[in-house]
Amino acid sequence: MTNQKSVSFQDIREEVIDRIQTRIWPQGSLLPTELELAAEFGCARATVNRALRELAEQGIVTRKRKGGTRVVTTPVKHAKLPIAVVRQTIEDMNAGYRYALVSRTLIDCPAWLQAKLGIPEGAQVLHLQCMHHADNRPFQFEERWINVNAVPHVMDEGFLTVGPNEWLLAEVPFSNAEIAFSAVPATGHLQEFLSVPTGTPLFQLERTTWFRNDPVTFVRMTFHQGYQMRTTY
Amino acid sequence: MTNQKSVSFQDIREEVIDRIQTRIWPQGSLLPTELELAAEFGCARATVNRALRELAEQGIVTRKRKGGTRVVTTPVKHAKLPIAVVRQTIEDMNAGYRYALVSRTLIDCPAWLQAKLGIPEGAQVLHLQCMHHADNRPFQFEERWINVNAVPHVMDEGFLTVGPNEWLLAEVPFSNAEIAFSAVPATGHLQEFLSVPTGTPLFQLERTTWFRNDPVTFVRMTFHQGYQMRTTY
DNA sequence: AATTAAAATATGCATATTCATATTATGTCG
DNA sequence: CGACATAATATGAATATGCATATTTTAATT
Repeated sequence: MTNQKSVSFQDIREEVIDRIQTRIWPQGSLLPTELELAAEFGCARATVNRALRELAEQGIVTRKRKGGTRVVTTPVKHAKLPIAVVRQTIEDMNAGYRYALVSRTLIDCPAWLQAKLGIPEGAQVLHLQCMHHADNRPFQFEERWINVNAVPHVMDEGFLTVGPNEWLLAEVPFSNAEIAFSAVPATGHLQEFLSVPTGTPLFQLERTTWFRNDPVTFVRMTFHQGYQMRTTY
Repeated sequence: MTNQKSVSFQDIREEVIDRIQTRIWPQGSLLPTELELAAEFGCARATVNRALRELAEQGIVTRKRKGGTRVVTTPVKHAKLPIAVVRQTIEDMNAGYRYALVSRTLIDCPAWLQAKLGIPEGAQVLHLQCMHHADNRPFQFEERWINVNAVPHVMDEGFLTVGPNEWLLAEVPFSNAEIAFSAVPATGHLQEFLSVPTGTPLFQLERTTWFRNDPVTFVRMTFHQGYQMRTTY
């Protein structure tokens, strides 16, 4: 009795990558059809389909109905950046997390933010400034504006013990967002709270968040000197 | 004759997201089983499976055999950053691309790089410095070290007209890499080639690349002042 | 030769079925 | 009551099959 082990979609995925890397299927070339590959590997077409579909999602091949599957010529790889709550980022480093509220003010929405969020004139936003510490050393300065019309109970929350990031995550689950990374000089509050000299280059993440097409919040997170955001791909 | 349209996995995915957002299934709660959902939506279990699997890949739910599917409490969303070749990034902005080689030297691998790449002592690396311009304005300064043992024909290439990034992409298809983003001050070559004052904060991307477990190259790409890397998620 | 219509085809997706596997729940025995 | 073996079960995955859909290829027509 031979213990015939079936071919998994992972096997096929690996084999396809291997054939691309070893130039059996050079860049720009057309792969065999799903049916041909299924016959070769001795599996169902659906199994080949899943393997190729995942490779297409990774941007390694492109697929077109009737056109077939092709190795892409100029790959655009997608780096997957896991964006967690600051608390978790810090705890994952085995460091102690500490949160502190700096300021909390209800203001008329400034023009630049009004344009960015696309909210009506005269709207009010809750402006927050907070600090996140790792082992009592400054880790991230957070400046945030929340559209009070989009988040009903936000004015009931003092944000004294829980950060707005975590609070919003629980209140507004699975929103969608737009992110921008950049390098900025330390000025004003930043240099104070992150305790660095004026002009020190700092890594900054800006994010605009929507919930069901309603703009919810804009946040500017500035990290301590020397912070690196890392990932593999 | 009623044209009975079948339920797609996208429909189910959307519906599940909706039920999470509307708190029908609050964070941390257990979803019905695939079988129950299939019965409710009037589709096959495989269709529900695909919908839930994709949501799990997005980090919206967690799944465990026998344990069932659960809405995650502290979502870690993954921002997908498309990392293309500089030329393409610039051309996508409808700007004119220009490449210039600054230096090209074969050197003994410095100790820090040896450690980073994990290559044997006394190995030689090709050190390259290049500039990428958009509409004749400095866009990116690229400093790169290539493991000559891992890339056979690299010494035959002068890199006078084609950048090392594009050359390597064609030569070493679909490698895997490790990326780090950070903010650095403009010093030395950087301030000269990007024409900014000393200490100007600059956005930097460092990447180490392997091909089939062999270290191939380490690159440090520093962008012009004010550059932002953007994405949605 | 150019245009248009029809046939062929590769991928995309849904279904029904089966087996595998991890984990939980249950029950037995000391 | 607790430890351990056993059964139950939800997801994971592969197969065979059928239909849908976007394109390309081919044929027909002007």
